[in-house]
Amino acid sequence: MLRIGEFSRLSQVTVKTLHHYDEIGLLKPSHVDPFTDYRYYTLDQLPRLHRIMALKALGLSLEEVAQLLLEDLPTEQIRGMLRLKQLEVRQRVHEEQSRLAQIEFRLRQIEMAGRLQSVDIVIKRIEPFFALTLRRVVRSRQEREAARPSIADAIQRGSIKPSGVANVIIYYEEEFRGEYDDHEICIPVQPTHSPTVPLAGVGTLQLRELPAVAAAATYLHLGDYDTLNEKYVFLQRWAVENGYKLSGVWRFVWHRGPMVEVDPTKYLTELQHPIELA
Amino acid sequence: MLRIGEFSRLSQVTVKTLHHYDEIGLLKPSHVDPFTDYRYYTLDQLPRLHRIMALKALGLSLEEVAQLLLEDLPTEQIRGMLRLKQLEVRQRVHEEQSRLAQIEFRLRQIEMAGRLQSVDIVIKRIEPFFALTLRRVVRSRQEREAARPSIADAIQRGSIKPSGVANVIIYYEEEFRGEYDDHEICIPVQPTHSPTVPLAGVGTLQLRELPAVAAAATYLHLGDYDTLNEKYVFLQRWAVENGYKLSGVWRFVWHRGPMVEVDPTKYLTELQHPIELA
DNA sequence: CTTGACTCTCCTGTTAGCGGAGGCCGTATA
DNA sequence: TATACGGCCTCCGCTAACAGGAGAGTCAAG
Repeated sequence: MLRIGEFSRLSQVTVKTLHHYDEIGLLKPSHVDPFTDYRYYTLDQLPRLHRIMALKALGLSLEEVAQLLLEDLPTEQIRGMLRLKQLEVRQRVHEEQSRLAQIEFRLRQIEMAGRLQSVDIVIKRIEPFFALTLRRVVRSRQEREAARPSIADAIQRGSIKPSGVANVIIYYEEEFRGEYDDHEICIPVQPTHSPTVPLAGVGTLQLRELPAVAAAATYLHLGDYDTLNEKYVFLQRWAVENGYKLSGVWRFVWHRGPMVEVDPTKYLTELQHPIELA
Repeated sequence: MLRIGEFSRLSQVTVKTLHHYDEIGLLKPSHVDPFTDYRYYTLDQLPRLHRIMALKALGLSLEEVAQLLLEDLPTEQIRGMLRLKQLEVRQRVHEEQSRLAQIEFRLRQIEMAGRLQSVDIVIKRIEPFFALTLRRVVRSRQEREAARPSIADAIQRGSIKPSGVANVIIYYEEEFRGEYDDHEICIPVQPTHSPTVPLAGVGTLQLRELPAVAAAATYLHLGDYDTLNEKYVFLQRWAVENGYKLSGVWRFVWHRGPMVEVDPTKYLTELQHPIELA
């Protein structure tokens, strides 16, 4: 019979931890003095504790360890748990590696630019949503902007009821090409909205559900769009150095755009570039 | 002015999280209604939140993020924090990879053996300790065992006061070689113990401090030593497949050995093999 | 005026223990 | 035999970053 302190020294496990394992029933002392409440362990409990440590080192939670220690657990189930854990740990390895790449990218940025150069790129999932959309190809900025008054008009007349979410433009191109672009205007609405709305002069908005994007690199842009190109170049470098591939279909979200704000320096835009592992 | 729900939708950050950031002062709403306690945010707060998300994705804690967001933080300090975090994340990558290797090793074991083949290998640090030791080379088991009665005698006479910790034998060889071995018997004692104790017929124990081992692969062995060899072979495979190198100096810890137990099937021994990254 | 969606605060729970307070236990020494 | 010094006990609070839920107040539409 060993007192908890000796057992702790033998096993290199702290007394606090042994208390904890007792409490959760993972390793109960083989005897507890009913008068003093002293815990007494035996050497025969050392193998179990050793196994607990070994399984814990695999990244299993104490609960999972307890499961695995049940006598009658079929092999199949053990294998299943380990497989699951394998996936989990693989995932974590990947996450941490990605973090590392991002940190190192930031560090290189600092070395080069001398400060925390502020394009904050966030990777996130984009949920699907319903919108009235119109896709077309235009040849000039003027042509592109032509839709705006018609939309404002339709909203005012009540034939479009925007759902409070920011408007989006999706660009279907592989790179910035200046004046020629194939894009889709999207005005988020309720799925119950009327399925089509004609716009004076530019075409007809159609109700459709925009697909989710599993992972997109997103960043915010303040002000007008003259400096956007350099941010895009930055994003490209970021993608390469962090092991991602950019897709050519990207989204332009007007949090505060020309429809509601006159001062272009106050535009607030979010750029969303779908990414995949390279 | 946006209510928390809209701000949450825009930013893809849950209301709970925004509450939390308010509470810890990381991102306070630009206005709080004094009567209703409703939080109101503005679009101008979106870039800050975006930066918080970006930094969080690097693995920084919210406290560290808050530090980095202070306006007047010098570049040098930013770089320092990122470097520190880089080391931390590198460490975690390595840990998770090592876990993965161990899980995969276990899975292969199961495939081969059909059950959770039970050699539980635990990597741990071994602390230094003081002991009376005697190193020698013997040519037979008999010769090795000859020391035991002398030691038992010396303990009985009181010239050795063991410190309650298990006795250790250190083997200085590169592999098991059967009968010829160079080993050191170690009886842990207080550092204040008398510095030498002569043993009838076999030599003189000397007080010395046994060095720590930064990392050792350890496992327990129950019973006599006939089946030890196969465990050692197992360990070797384990080491190779998990990316470690075994050193030739290993320790044999008698938790319950021939000095205190007559029944050999009840011997409980811990094997400690120092390891390094291969 | 009612309904339903939204928001508030407060409380608890999550993991695997650590640290400490206050008090009992055991034994070696003066 | 008294006492001192560890060792051990239980109970409580703390960690990080929120999630979930209760119960109550708020807002806008019908």
